[in-house]
Amino acid sequence: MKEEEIKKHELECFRNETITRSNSLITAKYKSSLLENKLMVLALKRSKKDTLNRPSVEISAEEIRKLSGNTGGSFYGQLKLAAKSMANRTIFIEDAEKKQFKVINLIHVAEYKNGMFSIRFTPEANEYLDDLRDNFTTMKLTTLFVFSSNYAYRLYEILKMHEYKIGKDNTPIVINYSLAELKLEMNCVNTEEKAIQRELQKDTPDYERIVNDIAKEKHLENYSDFRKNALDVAKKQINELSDLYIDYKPVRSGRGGKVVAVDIYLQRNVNNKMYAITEDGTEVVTEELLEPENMTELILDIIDYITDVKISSRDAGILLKDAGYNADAVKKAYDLSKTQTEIKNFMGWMRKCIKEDYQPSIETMSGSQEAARQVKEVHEDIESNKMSLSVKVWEKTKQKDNYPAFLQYLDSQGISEDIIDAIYSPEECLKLYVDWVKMS
DNA sequence: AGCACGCACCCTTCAGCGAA
DNA sequence: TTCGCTGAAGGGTGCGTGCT
Repeated sequence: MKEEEIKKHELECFRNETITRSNSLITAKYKSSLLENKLMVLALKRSKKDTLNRPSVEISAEEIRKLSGNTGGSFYGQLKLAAKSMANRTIFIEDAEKKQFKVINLIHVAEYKNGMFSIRFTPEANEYLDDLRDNFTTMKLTTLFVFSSNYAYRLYEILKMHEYKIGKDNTPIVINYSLAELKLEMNCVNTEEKAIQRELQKDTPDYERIVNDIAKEKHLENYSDFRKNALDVAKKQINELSDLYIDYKPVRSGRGGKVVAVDIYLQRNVNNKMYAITEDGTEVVTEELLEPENMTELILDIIDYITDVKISSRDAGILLKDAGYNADAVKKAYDLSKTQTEIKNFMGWMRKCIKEDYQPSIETMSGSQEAARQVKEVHEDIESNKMSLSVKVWEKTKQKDNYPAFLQYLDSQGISEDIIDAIYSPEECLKLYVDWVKMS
């Protein structure tokens, strides 16, 4: 019994440690744009050692555009700002007991050239990348990508750190934030102002003073504006789109019934539950349809597959959800859409198609029957290997008879085999392969 | 062009709180 | 309990941006 408790305690310490570490990266940055945050997550997740053993990553502009939900507009300008800001990212690692700390620059070079956005991390950051990557992965990439409000994104990140405290029965836990602290955490003030930094470094920082007196740049000063534009928007988006469910209550005191704190009630989101009517007419909860672990891959898969129409990650997520996270069902609907002469509202048509369960056989796709069969084969392999998915499937694909021909094709495009393995992720390799099969 | 959304700011009304 | 102060509520506007 006692041993168990110690173990549990250790586990919690460990959690806190890693969370704090990733948190130091997440919160370090004031006013990071959504695009920047998303880019950072994607870059971390994808980063690999390059030929000189430096961690680096390349992301195509088109992919960033898709993943950020940005399908047009002044993309270049946004990317430029994000890159500048990313280059200033630091991780702050502190051992409070030993009174020692270090500040590490994360990114050495961020470059945009010929439609490719490349990031090279500093060698010093190297030893922390795995930690950061793990933490970001557990934060469910896809959830981060769905928020359209920066305040929602921030609040989600903050609350996600408390998720582990929620018990098995999912009774809401209460997290109390003073209004000032919450505003600080949600970046309503610029924590990079020097005076604020000084106050924050004290043992017991006075959040009230920071938010009310010290800060020069303030946003949403009135509580009602803060509530309307930050809290309510965040609550709506988190509850509708994420794996968390929140509610909040303002805590009032003082003359005028001033809101001095906010109690946040945090639960896991069980909205994914499916309700069904049994024969005798009673309503029962059927098996919970949870977002699969490989949702990111599924979304990328769908985005890559749907080439004729520009589709955001958010829309891809919606289609997948409609299809019970069956990527093939979405693809089949898309293949069918290609046979239609005119579709006015692509998303509307796709959702209707999926919901009405109209799934034509995959052989109706454009191209030869043989190509269709091969594509189908790859997708079936993906389905049956969901756990470690792409790596296994890609290895298997390499054994196929037509793989040498595929290599030859790549060579004609100026891409050699080792470049593929070094630069492309297995999903991307598969995508290349599938595209090639469809094309040939 | 028209609409929706995110965010910020302003104004009037009225509710909550402490003091008398 | 009442009074007066303070600030929340909630409606409105405007700007920028993305989507249809």
